[in-house]
Amino acid sequence: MLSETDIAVLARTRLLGRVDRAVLASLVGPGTVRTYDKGQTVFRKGDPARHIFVVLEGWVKIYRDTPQGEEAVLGVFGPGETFAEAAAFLTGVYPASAEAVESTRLCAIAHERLRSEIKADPDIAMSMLGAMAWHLHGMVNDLERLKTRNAPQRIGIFLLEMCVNQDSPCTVYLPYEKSLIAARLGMTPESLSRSFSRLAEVGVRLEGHRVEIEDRRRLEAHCQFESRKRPARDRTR
Amino acid sequence: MLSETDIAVLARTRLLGRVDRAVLASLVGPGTVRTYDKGQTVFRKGDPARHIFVVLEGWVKIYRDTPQGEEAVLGVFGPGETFAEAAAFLTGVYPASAEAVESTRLCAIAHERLRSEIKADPDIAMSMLGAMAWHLHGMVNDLERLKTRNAPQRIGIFLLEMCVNQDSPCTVYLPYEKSLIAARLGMTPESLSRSFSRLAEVGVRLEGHRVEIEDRRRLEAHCQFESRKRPARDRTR
DNA sequence: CCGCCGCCTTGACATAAGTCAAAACGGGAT
DNA sequence: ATCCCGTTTTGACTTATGTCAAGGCGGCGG
Repeated sequence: MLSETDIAVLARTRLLGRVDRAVLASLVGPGTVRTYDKGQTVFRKGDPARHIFVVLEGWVKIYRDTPQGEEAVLGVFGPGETFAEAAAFLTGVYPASAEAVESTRLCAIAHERLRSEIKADPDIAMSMLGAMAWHLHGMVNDLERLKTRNAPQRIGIFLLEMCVNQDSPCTVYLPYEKSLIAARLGMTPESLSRSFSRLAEVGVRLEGHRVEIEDRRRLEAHCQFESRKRPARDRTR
Repeated sequence: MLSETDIAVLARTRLLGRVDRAVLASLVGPGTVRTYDKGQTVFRKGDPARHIFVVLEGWVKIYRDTPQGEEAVLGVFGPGETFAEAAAFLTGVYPASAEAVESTRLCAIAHERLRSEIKADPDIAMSMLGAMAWHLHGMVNDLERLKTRNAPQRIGIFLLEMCVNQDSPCTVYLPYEKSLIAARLGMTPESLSRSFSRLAEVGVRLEGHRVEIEDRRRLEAHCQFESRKRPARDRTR
């Protein structure tokens, strides 16, 4: 089930990038690839947490249902990203739900397998810690933005993060539905829509799912954004 | 410098609770206890990250300065809590600043020491992963609340978390300045103040730093708060 | 005991964002 | 192409929360 390109995706992840092929094969044994249709649930809040997931193709949203029937989107993950790492080290139940937002293929890694691998190989423990630290960092950023940036600025930052190290003018394609982007950024679809039109004033043009950014600098200044570089690989022995 | 009660605090932390005394002593060698006055900086965003901290006494706020000169509070940590774990596994630079909000004593653990300990002992790696998972979980909660709860509800949840497994009516003492609580909860001091008076309607009385909660259930219902120790019952049969 | 200074509260007002409703748009199936 | 349904946009209105400005309260030092 795991194609060559799948392996390549796994090898690009923060979690498994440094694991050598043999160990990787033992972690992601047969029957670990799962496919989901758009809208299908991967797991629900409260389910026993048995797996850690790597997105091979598609997008998955992590969310919580609130008692009023709204839903709070906590993250959206795409190819080469992992999710639900933390659940394996705590209560043993998923603290939020996960749903495929389009046709998606995931690799599910049994966490007891990962745990035993961690005990056997400290480098994997380090990767795991790195992956979790990265997630934590991402949440810190989201939290800060929610607290200190207004809707247009949050959208701008979202766009800028999608086209790091590209020269302006540059073009971005929105990766999933606008209503999901809105939820992801902590606003309503209406607010997203209106904010986009206000971004026209700083050189952002929206046409369907294609966004043109005239001048990155100008947008960065408007959003007070400092780009976050992927840190250099740690080579301590 | 480490008193007996300090050791007891360390032993209660998620990070070091399972580490045995001998190893613990090697981790927290001499000269690792630092004292700070109210308002003193522990580290600044961008400083090289060399230590992980355990709060022995007092309170520390983690924050980021925004370009407008505001400050976004990302967390406030007290006795028995650790912070800056994640920084040790990423860029090597603190991603936010830390400041003592009152007279505080911290234990600073050199992270290379912790890293080598992790490589030597998988149990420590597991504790570390557990501690980071816990933090991640806490951020997820904060993020969700910021997105889906209004100001009075966030305050109510904050209060309820301070008096878990106490019977109502119960009394809570606010642990630090109200303006800091406000920032921590993502609102202004004015908003905190007004929200407190609105909470009177659900049986919350504020007098100085003492808060009386008439009926936990009522407050929980008002905030739509599910306490963590009582997972939702599955009623499907 | 008094006065000062920070912190907190209160008030009046401004505004970003949510809500509800309807119209426009767009992509897939027929 | 045409229809249909789900998504997005637009419009009018409401509301929570932020902002600015005074005033009150309380703890600490003289």
